[in-house]
Amino acid sequence: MEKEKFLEEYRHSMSHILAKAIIEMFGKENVQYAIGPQIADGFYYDFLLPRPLTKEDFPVIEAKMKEILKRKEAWERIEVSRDEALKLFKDQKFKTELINDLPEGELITIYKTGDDFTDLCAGPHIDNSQELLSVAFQIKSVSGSYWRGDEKREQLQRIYVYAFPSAQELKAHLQLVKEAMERDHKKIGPQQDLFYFDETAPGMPYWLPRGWKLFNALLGFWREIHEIHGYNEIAAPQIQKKELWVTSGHWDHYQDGMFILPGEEEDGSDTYAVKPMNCPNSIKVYQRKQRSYKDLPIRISQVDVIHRKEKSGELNGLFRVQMFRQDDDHTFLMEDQIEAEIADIMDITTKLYGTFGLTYKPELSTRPDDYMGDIEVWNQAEASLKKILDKMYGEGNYEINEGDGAFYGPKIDLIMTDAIGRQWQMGTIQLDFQLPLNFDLEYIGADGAKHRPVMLHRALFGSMERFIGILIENFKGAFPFWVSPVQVGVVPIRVEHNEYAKKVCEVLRKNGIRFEVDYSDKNMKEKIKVCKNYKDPYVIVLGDKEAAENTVSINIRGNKQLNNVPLDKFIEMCNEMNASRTMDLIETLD
RNA sequence: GCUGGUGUAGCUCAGCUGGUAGAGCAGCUGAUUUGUAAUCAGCAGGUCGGGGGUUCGAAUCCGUCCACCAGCUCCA
Repeated sequence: MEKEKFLEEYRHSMSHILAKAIIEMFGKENVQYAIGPQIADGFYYDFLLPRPLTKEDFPVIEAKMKEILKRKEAWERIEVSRDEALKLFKDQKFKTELINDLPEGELITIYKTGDDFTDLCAGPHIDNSQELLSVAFQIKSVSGSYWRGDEKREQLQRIYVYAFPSAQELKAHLQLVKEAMERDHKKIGPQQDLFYFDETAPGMPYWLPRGWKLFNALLGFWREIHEIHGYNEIAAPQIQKKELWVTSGHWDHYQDGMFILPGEEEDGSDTYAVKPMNCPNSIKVYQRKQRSYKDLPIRISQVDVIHRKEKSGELNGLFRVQMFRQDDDHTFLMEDQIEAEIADIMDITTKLYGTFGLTYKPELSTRPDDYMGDIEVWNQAEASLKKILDKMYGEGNYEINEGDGAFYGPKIDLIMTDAIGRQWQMGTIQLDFQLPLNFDLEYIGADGAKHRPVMLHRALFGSMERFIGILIENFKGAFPFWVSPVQVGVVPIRVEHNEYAKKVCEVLRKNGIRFEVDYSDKNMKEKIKVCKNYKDPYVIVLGDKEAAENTVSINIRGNKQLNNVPLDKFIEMCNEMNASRTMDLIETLD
């Protein structure tokens, strides 16, 4: 805890040093400085500068910062009145705005570093720059950012800096960053022939044969669990008439996110839109029959392709695409069933993520500005979600993102932490009282009267695409056996061993084990190399000895070897891993 | 959409201040028949992201569009 506090304090203090350096470089009259908080691996500071910074500026800025630190200037904390503060920062428009926004009566503090630099800041800070002399720092990057995160306001230059207590820790972090880059699914995916993007379809992945095998293995697992939990999967139309989207509210609240197919009619009655969400399909299926309270909850799931139009700079490999498949479901239920249903969903989630050794935490997102429906209904929905989270995780043990909900209801987002500690927003569970109203949904209650069901939208992987992107990075392309695109690479040593190889492949096929075999007359080393580059879990080598004894020699990912394993035994190993969906690759017999 | 950057063969990259493109790997062909991650030789492969402009001449300079990358904003 002590160390954490120190980390925050010196990173934050370093951001003031950066601001001072920039001002000395460009001249005070040419710099508008905004804010400079500490972040997970260092700090940043936002500036309005006369010219864009480039990489060539980095060493110059770093040198300037070091020079300033060596002056060993004292830091002074001063309490000032609002008027004094406004006078001090009269030439700094961002600071002036911040001061004016401070609530009446709030204590205003400034920090002086040396004689010439003053920053508005609540602190706390160090007492003298010399305390920062041992800090290891390095400029990470510079990029655009909006003042106060508002895209309608000035765009500033944000300088990101890595900062750690020691050179070793900085080095270790840079290593971690490098490793993260090596794990980049945008590189590994095309390398391993899993997927690729073509310029003619931005943000719309082509799933290649290997990637599609992985995709289907993952989906098979998902279907198996959901079948057990009483889900019913459907498939539905890709495009539907505008009329449907008007009813659902997407036309008013989500039009910018939809690919629209205009028709001939002036009134738009034959305008279609490609679906960005599955909910209206599930609703149509629900409405097809009269429903009784005895039928609820009714869980209608779908993994149909959906399309969402994104602004151009927002695409990012599989993490952010324009065409994807959610592991989606819409559950129709009564209000008193919500809590049990969400508990069941959390149970499924734990199983899904746990299989990959991933952990998650929930976050609650509440009513956005652009909300649909009655505020009372919203309050009620938010209250029930809070109640559930309080019960499951304890009050205050989860984050609340005010205003981040969907336009039709509040939601619980599932934030997942991967193998190297990065966090991703994956699944989402959304409570919805609006669509049942818009579509006039009903069920017959025990009293024989009509009642309105509640709707629950949920996707646990979030999207198959994003989740697979995470898996690629998490496992660095070396997947658990059961989900591997190709589980066994088959290498006959010479063409005369092809006949035995065919026999072995037949057995693999019968057991549903995914394999790839190379019958060509290339030498075995080349054949093995290809499998290794794909990170196939097992490569089996078949020659005279194996054919004679009905065995296989296994080259295991990581290069351990198991020679002359009886074929039956090998099949048993594979079947066992497929059945248990273990993350561990069996590397020894017995 | 915004800021900054990138775009040369399937992949990784050379190509200096303008003089119509080069390597390694992959591919193909042939030889080799090999016991666990690169056998040898030969061949083929590029409207230098697209379409404009400047110039006697553009991969190289200028504007524009497209795609991608790092962020911001937005999001599964």
